[in-house]
Amino acid sequence: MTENTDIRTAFDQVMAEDHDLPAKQKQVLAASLTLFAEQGFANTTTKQIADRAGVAEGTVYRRYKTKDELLAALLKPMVTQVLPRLMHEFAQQVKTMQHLTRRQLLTALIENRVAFLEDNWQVGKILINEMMIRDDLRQSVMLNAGPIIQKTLFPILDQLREQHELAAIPNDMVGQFVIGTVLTNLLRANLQGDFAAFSQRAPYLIDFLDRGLAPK
Amino acid sequence: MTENTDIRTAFDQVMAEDHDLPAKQKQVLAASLTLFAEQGFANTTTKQIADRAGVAEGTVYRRYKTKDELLAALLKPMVTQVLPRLMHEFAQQVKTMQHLTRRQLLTALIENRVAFLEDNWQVGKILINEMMIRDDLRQSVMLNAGPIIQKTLFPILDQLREQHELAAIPNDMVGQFVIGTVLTNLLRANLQGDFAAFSQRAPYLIDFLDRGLAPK
DNA sequence: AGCATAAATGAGTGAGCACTCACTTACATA
DNA sequence: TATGTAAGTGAGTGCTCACTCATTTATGCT
Repeated sequence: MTENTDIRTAFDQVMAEDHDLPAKQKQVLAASLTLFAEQGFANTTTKQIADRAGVAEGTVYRRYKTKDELLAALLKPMVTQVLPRLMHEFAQQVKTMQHLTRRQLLTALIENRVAFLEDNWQVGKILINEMMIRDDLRQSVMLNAGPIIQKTLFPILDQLREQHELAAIPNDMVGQFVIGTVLTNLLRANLQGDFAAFSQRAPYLIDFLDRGLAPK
Repeated sequence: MTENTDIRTAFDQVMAEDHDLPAKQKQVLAASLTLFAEQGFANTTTKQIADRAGVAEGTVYRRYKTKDELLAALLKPMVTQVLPRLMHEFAQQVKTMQHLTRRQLLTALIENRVAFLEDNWQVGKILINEMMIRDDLRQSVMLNAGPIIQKTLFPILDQLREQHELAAIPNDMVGQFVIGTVLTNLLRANLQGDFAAFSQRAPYLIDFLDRGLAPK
């Protein structure tokens, strides 16, 4: 089954779903994504986007009327479609397993989703940066991502805890620890410019989380 | 002894050490710090800084010839003076303890340094944001912070491991886990705009790290 | 007080930015 | 092939921004 490929390219698929979007518009989106991630949104000019996309500056404004709309077009599908879909598929996958162990869950989470995270790290980087600054974006992400995590991940955690596989830590803290550990690893790989290191360290992450979340 | 106060205001002290710096220049620095943290460096205008500092725009340029120099003036002491000093004092404090336990170390680290982190979170925020974008800053931080952590924290970790208090995890990974867990907590508190939550969650952090780093 | 030096001012300036629009090109349908 | 529609173009526009500088104000010294 090619489910992993499905997830890996979830973002591309969502983007591709817009069949009416001409090729040059997709190039604009792709160029924006790269440049925003490289230099930050505020430091990127529309001229740079046009040049990188191999397109005239007017083309940048054809579909998206402002630079902010361009940013929204990149971030919104990530938050409202890709992430929910990713979490849902993960939950489905996990539910098929009987007597799930902590380690199994963590391995599935980290090793299966790592590819996705690496692929979409550019969007993630932009998202983190802009969330620090824009109140509206921060709230929209919190209102979207929060409930999704609660509905997909928390029941799994409850189940694990019933099976005495998980410590008596509040669900939100478990989420914070897992996400934080993975995110920090990604961040370090990014700062070092060494993405191979990210995968290499995965076993350590699993081990650390496995012990940290074990019941007494 | 008021050592904690010492640390808490380390940054202010470093700033205050510049006796030749006129009052209005300090106001400029303070205003820049707040605005850069709130809105990001690129989104802050020199006019905004001048207004917030209660100063004419020309005054902003009196000591620091460019906006970039202003940023450097804020970040450099943090990286080259405050952080090293903080780590050194921490190492000294820890070395006085006999047969240090993992939990003692983590508690000292998290509870004693939390106040400092909260106070200097503004600088931290700016630092994280700008490191994502500026190659030069990223390298300078890595070249400064890396060796400091290695020289102060790693010997302590080695000692702990000899006493069978620490798992056989590479020192850099231990550092990543600890820093990452604390940083993520800080980040979450910031995104939620609730800094009280940061301290409240400290016991969970200590518990989680304590178990995650325990030897088998 | 008188002088010298540093600090502070704010109107002004040029560069670069996001965005526009009159126009050209490509494409679909009959 | 003719025609309507959408896509694409790039020189142009007005505005905001970082930065300057001639001038004024504060400070310290004798």
